[in-house]
Amino acid sequence: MDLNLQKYFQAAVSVDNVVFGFDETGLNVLLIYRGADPYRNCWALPGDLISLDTNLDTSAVTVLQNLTGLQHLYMDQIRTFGRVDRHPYGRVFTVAYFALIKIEDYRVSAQSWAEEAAWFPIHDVPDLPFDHNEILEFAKEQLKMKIRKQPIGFELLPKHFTLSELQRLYEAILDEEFDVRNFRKKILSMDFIADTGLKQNAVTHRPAKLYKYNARKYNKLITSGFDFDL
Amino acid sequence: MDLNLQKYFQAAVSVDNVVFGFDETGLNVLLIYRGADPYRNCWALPGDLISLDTNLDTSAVTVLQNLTGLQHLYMDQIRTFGRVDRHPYGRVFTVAYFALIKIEDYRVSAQSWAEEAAWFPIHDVPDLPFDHNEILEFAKEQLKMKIRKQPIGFELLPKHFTLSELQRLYEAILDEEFDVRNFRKKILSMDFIADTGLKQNAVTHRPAKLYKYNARKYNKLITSGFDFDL
DNA sequence: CCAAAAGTGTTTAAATTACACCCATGG
DNA sequence: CCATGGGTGTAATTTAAACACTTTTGG
Repeated sequence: MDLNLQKYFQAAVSVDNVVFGFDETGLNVLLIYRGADPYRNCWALPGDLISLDTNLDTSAVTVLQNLTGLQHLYMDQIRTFGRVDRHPYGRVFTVAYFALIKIEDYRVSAQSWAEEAAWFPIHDVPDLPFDHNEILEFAKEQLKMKIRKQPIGFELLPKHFTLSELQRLYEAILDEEFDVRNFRKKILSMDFIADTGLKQNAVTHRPAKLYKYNARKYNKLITSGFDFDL
Repeated sequence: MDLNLQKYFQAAVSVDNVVFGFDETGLNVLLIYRGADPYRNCWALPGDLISLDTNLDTSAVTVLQNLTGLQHLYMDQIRTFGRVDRHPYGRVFTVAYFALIKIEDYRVSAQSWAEEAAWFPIHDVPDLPFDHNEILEFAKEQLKMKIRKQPIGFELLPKHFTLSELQRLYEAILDEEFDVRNFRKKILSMDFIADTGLKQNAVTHRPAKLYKYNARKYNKLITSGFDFDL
């Protein structure tokens, strides 16, 4: 490598973010409606080419904020996709990231060339441009793996939540059902959530206890890892 | 994005391969001695800038073969590293891959601008250029995670192996010790290895039975996953 | 008093752990 | 016959799985 280095320095790199959110309806993913070429006028993952003077991880955050207004969230790199023909404008490698947010805590607003930004139920996502469907599938697998290893469920739930909500979250992500008693036993024994002493109100049935997560235990488990098997 | 697209298409992408091999001495990693700038004359992971007309996964294979002569091995993408200043020649994103090989089955030979290629014990790796030490650490973590989830141990052992060899491999990778009886019980119960009927010979102690792996079960477990917890 | 979801224990089976001695070979 | 690593079983504990009824609230 010497003067013909030039030929290597002709690639672009983009970031594509898979942002998961959870609400009564289940697990959702955030998409934007593209107001720019290529693939103008279709729904896609919020992603963009990245500026070459910025660290990769920082770019992921910047791109997401620029398109959807979301900020202050934790993003995790999941994989790079690099098929030659994945982008019509040239050789573009894309690095996929994922993030989990409490829908209620954030206000999503389309910005820059994103004309809209909206949540789509995870089982009702349209055909996406580029290799975004492939990226989304990969992200879903990662999420499944991750929730079995780390207590990340809280990042998707409001500050105070019921055990039923937590169970519905696990069921939505893992796409399987759990026995109520065994689920509660397991979660409580892991000891990373604590009773707040509060209860639901204005519900038409027995009000559920509200729990919060225990940051101390949470951080310990994040590093030491655990196994959620039910 | 429009005519100023040009500014995005000035990045280069490289691949860095972390190839693990196992022998009597333990777990090793393959390094090359760089005969090209930058960082000429030092040991580094076998990696290179990639040609922009080739798919990413294919490039990983090509780069490794080009530098070390290794081919026909299975490579897994692990992560992309993209700090702005990680490469002195410009903005270079590097995609790290890892591979596992049976040292005895392959002949490593330095090629192209690699002046040497050699195995280094995993606990005795020199300071490496770029962010290669960071990449290697990350790869070691991945390997630990992976060996707990998939029966990949065989990719590092000769066709026929003893249970003690397998145990030493697990111990080397996971960096912990296991009870002989429990290890054997666990491994045999998983049913992905089979007795060959053969025994070691020319050893100065009771010869050990030789086992081979069971491809049927292996493939089933690769997809369904399992848990190695001891 | 009805509907709707919350909450709660026990029994059984399976998996994991801890632990110590005899075996087969070569020198 | 000695040194070296190979090979084996059981009991105790822990963890997972299956399973059904009572409680509390609002309407």
